[in-house]
Amino acid sequence: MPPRASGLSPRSRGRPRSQASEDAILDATAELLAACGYRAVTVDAIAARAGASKATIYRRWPTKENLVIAAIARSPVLVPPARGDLTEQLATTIAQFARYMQETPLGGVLPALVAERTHNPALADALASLTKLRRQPLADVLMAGMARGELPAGIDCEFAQDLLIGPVLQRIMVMGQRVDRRFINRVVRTVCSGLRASAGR
Amino acid sequence: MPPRASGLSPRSRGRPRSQASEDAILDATAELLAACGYRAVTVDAIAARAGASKATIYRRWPTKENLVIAAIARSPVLVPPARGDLTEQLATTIAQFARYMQETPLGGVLPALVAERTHNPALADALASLTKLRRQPLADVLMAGMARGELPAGIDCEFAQDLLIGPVLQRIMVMGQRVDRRFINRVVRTVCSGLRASAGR
Amino acid sequence: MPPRASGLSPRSRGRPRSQASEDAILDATAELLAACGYRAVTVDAIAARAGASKATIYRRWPTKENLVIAAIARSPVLVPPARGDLTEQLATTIAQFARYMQETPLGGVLPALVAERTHNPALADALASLTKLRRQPLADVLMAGMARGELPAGIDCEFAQDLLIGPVLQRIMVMGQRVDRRFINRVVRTVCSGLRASAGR
Amino acid sequence: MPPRASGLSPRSRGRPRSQASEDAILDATAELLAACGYRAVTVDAIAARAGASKATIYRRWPTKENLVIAAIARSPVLVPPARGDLTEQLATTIAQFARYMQETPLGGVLPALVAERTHNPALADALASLTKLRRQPLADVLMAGMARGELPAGIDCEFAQDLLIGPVLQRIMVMGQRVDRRFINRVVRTVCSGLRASAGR
DNA sequence: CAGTAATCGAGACGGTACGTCCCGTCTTTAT
DNA sequence: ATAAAGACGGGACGTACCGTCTCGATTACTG
Repeated sequence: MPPRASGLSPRSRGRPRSQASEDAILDATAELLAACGYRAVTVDAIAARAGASKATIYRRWPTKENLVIAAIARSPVLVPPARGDLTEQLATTIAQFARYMQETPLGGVLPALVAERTHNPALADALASLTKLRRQPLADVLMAGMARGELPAGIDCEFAQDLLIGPVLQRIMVMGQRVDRRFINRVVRTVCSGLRASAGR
Repeated sequence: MPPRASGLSPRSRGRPRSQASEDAILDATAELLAACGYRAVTVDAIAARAGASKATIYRRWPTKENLVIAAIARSPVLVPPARGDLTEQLATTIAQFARYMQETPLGGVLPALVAERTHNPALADALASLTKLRRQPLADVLMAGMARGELPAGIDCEFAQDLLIGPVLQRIMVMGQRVDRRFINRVVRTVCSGLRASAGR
Repeated sequence: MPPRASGLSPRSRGRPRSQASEDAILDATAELLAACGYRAVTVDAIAARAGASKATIYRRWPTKENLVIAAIARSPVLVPPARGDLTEQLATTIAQFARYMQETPLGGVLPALVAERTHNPALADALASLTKLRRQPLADVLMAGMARGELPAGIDCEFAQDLLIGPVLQRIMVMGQRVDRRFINRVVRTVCSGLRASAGR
Repeated sequence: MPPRASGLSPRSRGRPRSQASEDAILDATAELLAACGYRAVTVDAIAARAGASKATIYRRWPTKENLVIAAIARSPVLVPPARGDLTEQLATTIAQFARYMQETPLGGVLPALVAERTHNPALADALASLTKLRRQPLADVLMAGMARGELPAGIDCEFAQDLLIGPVLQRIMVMGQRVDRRFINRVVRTVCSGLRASAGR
């Protein structure tokens, strides 16, 4: 994430960085990611496609990993549906997430970033904030459901998210299988049943 | 997995491949994997440690990825406990799995392999069989539980495994957090409740 | 021979190639050539000694052979003596050439390059221009001798050079024997006699 | 040169070496040499073409170089013509040699062997005896010429051979040019003139 | 309006891993 | 003991990518 002059800062001297270059680089990264996958993408190729130089890239992001994170972080966040009961809202939100994992570069990129994280703490932070952003809509739906009484009040929201997303990610990432709406519906139904039953634990 | 002469095959001519070399290579791979992580491991280093030549390695496995898969495929399978009720057996099995993911090279390697799979179908097969092997003990415990009546009879076993393993993998791999026995117990309890409640669905 | 911007060319964009690297690489090549001989020289060793990377080497010369040619092409040309009669000047020039063949890497490298030429036309050109440069001083001495009347006017200069150098090279390269000043003197005397006698042919 | 059981030796025990294999190997070597040149020829390729195994090759010749020498050593020696005066006999003999250098593998192989000799003394001996064999017919013609009085009696025969062969080899090997009968005639005439003139030296 | 400083595209640089190739040796079974 | 087949250790080759650096050319702010 490039530090940019905030409103009141003295506006650093010299030629300002080009927003156009930055956009072109991020676009090129996302496109090549979708086309070739993480490992096959080359910083040189990104530079060539963006019409930028490698110096311009590395001035903004310290490594290829960080560039990739920035590129996928630009994709739109999930929009939780306003209508329907809890089960339906959850299923719809998760389906959006699943589609996103299966039809955009993210699906191929996420494991690569996860693999790198072990040896790259800085990347871990960036990845964490990205993940948190992705999970937020699901949390919102859960909170609303609790407020409406569709779930017991004491539910651990993080735990519930793990229960809901984990199986889907397991199918898509680890097993490499496609996930359809039926599978998602079953997950949501079973997990909600379990959460309600274990409430008074 | 190098094809080896089956019992009745005519024993292909020429000097047979050395089992000792193969073992040394796989051992060296596993050790270096544990010590350095996937990305930092070098084929040259593996060859040096194994006292083998690179040609001997590449004769058996076409790429570094395949070699790594073969190395981790040798690790012992999970041993489901014979005692305890369903909940306890499941939790113990999953805890073994979690420990394995968190304290052996597998944790660092799996995402890298998953990331490669998209662009490498041959690797996908190897990974699938590996995954299946890892999941088997959990399936056994579930079947036994159903036989004892601790779970309704009609449960989809694959689905149940996804529900149980998914949240754990989500925590470890995607979130990069450690998983303790308490978390596993909660997952098992909630999922089992859900499965029982949704049985007649 | 890397193509370099000529005086009026628009100065190609990007970072220019480092002359310092180029010199270091050629120096290292010549030194290692002298120390180990052609076959034992390694591109990695050259890179290490020059403090350069292999990419920097291969950017300039497509193969090890071409690099070696460039390295030996830098050695100083023969300096024909200003004094003495034709016979003495020829003998001195040839003795310089013989010493050069016997005491520098060239002696070991030339046959290797000659051997490669058959299957490598690009190398043939480089070798031809190198050879021509080496023979020039001898041609100069012969022309001067003809001008002074020490040789008949109609002598074919290329032919005379072959007669003079051929026997020396035959001894050094093919027979692997050392050549001393006495042998050279005999060659020069005999060939000059023959050229004078066959003049009116 | 493989040690072979002499007539009266006790005929070493075990299966005798196959002469057919040896011939096939030498034929394959010569053919591949002609087709690809020395450097591009592989011992594996020779073995495959000869239907032999590498062990069979290395049991007979210690290195690739020695094998190559053995292969080219089988080619027929030059046959000096019985008729004609000295000049014509020399020219014919040299023309045979030139044709041999230009139209058989020898031309491409000789420089490679010469290049190797520096770092391989054992090869030097083999090469020397080969060279001597090639030069013998020329020596015979010279001796006969001296006996007939066409050359002065005191001529150094080795020296004369260097003068005659050197220029031809220079043209063919070093310059990479073709040599025709006219060139050879000029060399012979000029050298003979020179030898006669310098006789009383 | 001239000076200064950071930016830009281009591409060379050191380093390092990859996967291929070849040599000469060794280990099988078959003859 | 030798044969064919082919695996073995060793080591060089040439390629590719990363992240850094050096050019000349822009492009804004500053004095």
